[in-house]
Amino acid sequence: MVTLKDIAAKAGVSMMTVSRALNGDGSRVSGPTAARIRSIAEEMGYIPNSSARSLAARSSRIIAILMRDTPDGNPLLDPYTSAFLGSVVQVLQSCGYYIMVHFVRDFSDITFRLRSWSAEGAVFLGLFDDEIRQIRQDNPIPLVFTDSYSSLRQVSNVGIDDYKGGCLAARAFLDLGHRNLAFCGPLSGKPGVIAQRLQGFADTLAKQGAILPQNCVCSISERSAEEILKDLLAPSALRPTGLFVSSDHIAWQFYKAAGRLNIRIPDDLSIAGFDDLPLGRALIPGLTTVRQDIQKKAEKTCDILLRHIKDPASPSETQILDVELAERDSIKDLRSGAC
Amino acid sequence: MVTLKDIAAKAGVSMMTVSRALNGDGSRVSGPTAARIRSIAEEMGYIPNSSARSLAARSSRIIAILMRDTPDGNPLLDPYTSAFLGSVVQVLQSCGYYIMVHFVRDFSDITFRLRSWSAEGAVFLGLFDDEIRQIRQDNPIPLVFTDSYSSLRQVSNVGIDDYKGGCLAARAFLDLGHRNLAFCGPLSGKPGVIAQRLQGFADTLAKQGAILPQNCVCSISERSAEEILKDLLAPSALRPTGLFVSSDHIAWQFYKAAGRLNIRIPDDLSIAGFDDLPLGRALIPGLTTVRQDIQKKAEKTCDILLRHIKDPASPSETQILDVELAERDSIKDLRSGAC
DNA sequence: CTGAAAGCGCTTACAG
DNA sequence: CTGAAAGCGCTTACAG
Repeated sequence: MVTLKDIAAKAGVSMMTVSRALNGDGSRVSGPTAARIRSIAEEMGYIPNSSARSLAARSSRIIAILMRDTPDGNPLLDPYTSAFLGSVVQVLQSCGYYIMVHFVRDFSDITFRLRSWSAEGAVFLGLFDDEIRQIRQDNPIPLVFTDSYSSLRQVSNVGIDDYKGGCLAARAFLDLGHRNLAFCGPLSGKPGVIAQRLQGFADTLAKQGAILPQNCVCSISERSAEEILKDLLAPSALRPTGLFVSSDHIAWQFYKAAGRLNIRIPDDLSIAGFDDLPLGRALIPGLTTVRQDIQKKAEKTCDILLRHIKDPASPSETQILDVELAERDSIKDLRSGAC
Repeated sequence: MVTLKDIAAKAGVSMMTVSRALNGDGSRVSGPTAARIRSIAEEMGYIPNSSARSLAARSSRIIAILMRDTPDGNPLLDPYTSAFLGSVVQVLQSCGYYIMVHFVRDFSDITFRLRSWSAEGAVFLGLFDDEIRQIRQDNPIPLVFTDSYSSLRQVSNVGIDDYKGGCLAARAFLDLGHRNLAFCGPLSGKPGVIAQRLQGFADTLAKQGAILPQNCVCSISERSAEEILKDLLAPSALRPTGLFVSSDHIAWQFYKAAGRLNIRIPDDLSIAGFDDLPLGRALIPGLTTVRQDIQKKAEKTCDILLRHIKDPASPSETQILDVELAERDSIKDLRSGAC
C-alpha cells in the first residue's frame, strides 16, 4: 500500500509537502513541486487512507442515512423510500461525500452509529418524531429529518403539505358528487403525515357537509384491506362511495382486495391514493392520487444538509413542498346529469 | 469524547486492559476486572472510534455496495434493485458490518472507493462484466458479483438461470398456441442476462418451429415502446401474437403504450415479462412473467461474501438460482377449440 | 514555501 | 492476567 511517506521518499520532500500538494492547498506549495508530487502519486497509484484522514483531521466526509429497522422484515425499501434514497445518495456523492446506510432500532443505536464513524451529517428517512429531541441533543452535527411533525424547533425538516394533500383528495371526491366517504391508512394515534392527511380530508369534507363516519376511518395495521372493504361496503344508509387511502402502495392492496371480492373500481367504490408512484399509474383504472415531488424533496434535503455542514452556525430550516392532484380514473362521477 | 484512555484512568488500569475487556476477548482479562471496566464504559457513554480501530487493526467492518452510475440520471434504484439492496443491507448489518453505498463510473473509481475505506468486501449490483477482471485483480478482498456472465473463473457470482427463464416464457406462449413471437429488451450486443433470456426464448421457439423474425427482436434503448408496438403490429403475414419482454418494468411501459394506441392485451397482443415484481401483479390483465426470488438471491449473496471474509482461502463460488413461471392473464389462449 | 514534532484513538506484538 | 512501547497513515500547529 502506497502511503504519503512512500511518495515523500521518492520525491525527496517531507510528508507534509506531499500532503499539501495532494490536498490541493495550492497556495502553500510551489507550483512545480506540487505538480511533480502529484505525478509521482498518480504513477505510484496512491489512494489516501480515509480512516487515517478521518482520525487526524476529524473530518470523515461520511454522511449517514438512517431508516427505521422494521423488525417484522416488512418492505424495507418501498418504492417511495427507494426513489428518495437513490436521489439523495447521488447528490451527496457528487459533492464528495461517502454514504453509509443504517437501519436503526432506537435512539441509542443512532447515536452509536453516527459517533462511531464521526459522521458529518445525517438524513432521517421516515418517522423518528418520538426521539427527535434526544437525537438532536446527543448529536451536534447537521441533521435533516424528513416528513417530521415534531414540534421541536431548531430542527431541520423537509416535508410536504400533507394537510393540503388531504384537502385535495376530499375536493376530488366532492367535485364528482361524493358525499359519503371513508379513509384508510396506518393509523398510529400519533401526529404525523398520516394524521395530517386524514385531518385535511376530514376538515374539507366537514366544511361541505359531507360525511366521514368514525367507523369509516380505518387502520390498515389492524385489519387486511379485504376485511376493511367488506365492512365498508356492507349495506347501510351511510355506505361510503369513496375511499381515500394514505399511500399508493396501500391503494394497490385495495385494488387487489377489490378484485378478489368482485368489487369494481370505481363503479362500486371510488378510490384516491397518495404519492403518485409508478405503481399507481400502472393500476387500472388509473389511480387518482395526490402527487408529491420526491426528486425535489431529495434535492432540498441535500441542500439543507450541505449548507449546515459548510456553515454549522446557519439556522435550522424547514421546507414544506407543495402537492397537487393527479386526476385519473379511480373516482366515479356521481353528479346527476353526468355519465 | 470518551476514549479508552479516559476509561483506563477512571478504572485504574492500562488502555490495553480496557481494550481487551471491551472487545470481549474474555479469556485475557479477569472476569471481575472486565465487568467493572464494562460498567464504567457504559456509564461514561463510551463509543469506540471506528476510524481509529480501522487504522490500527486493518479491519474496517465496512462492506461496499456498488452500483453503476447512470449518467443520464435514469432510474437509479428500480424496484428490482431496491428490493435486493434492502435485503442485502439488512443481512450484512445484522452481522455487524457497516454498509457504504457507491454509485461508480468505472474501474478506477471502484478501486479508489474500496481501498480508501479499506472495505472488507463488496457486492456488485448489475453489470460490471467488462471490467470484472481488472476489478478482481486490483482488489484482493472478497467480492461478490450478481447476474454476471463474465467467463472469468475465480469470481464469485450469484445469478439466476436466465436462459431457462427465456425457455419458460417461450413455452408459455407455445402452450397456448402462439407461433409468431417477438422479443424486446435493452439489447446491448454484449453477453449478459438479457442476451441469455433472449437466447433461451429463441432456442425453444426454434425447436418447436415457431417464428421469431429478426425484425421482431427489438431494443428498447433505441425506440420507445410505442414505436415498437406500431412496427410489430403492422399488418403482415408474420405479425406476432405474443411479445416477451426482458423485465416487468419494461412490460409496464408496453402496457401503457398499448393503452395509448388502443391495443388490447392480450386480445391484440399477448405479453410476458420477467422478475415478478409487485408492479407486474398490479397490472391488468395480470402479467404472466418469469419469477426470480430476489430475497433468496440477496441471502445467497451475503452468505458467500461473509464466508469469504471469514475464510479468505475458501474457493470462489457461483450460485445460479432457479426461476419459475408465474402464470397470469396476459397471454391469450389461441388453441382451436379453446376459448 | 517547507519541515520536524506531536498526536488523532486504537491495536499489535512483545514482555513480564 | 496485565502493561509499556511502537505504530497504523494522516493532519494540525508551530517553527523556520
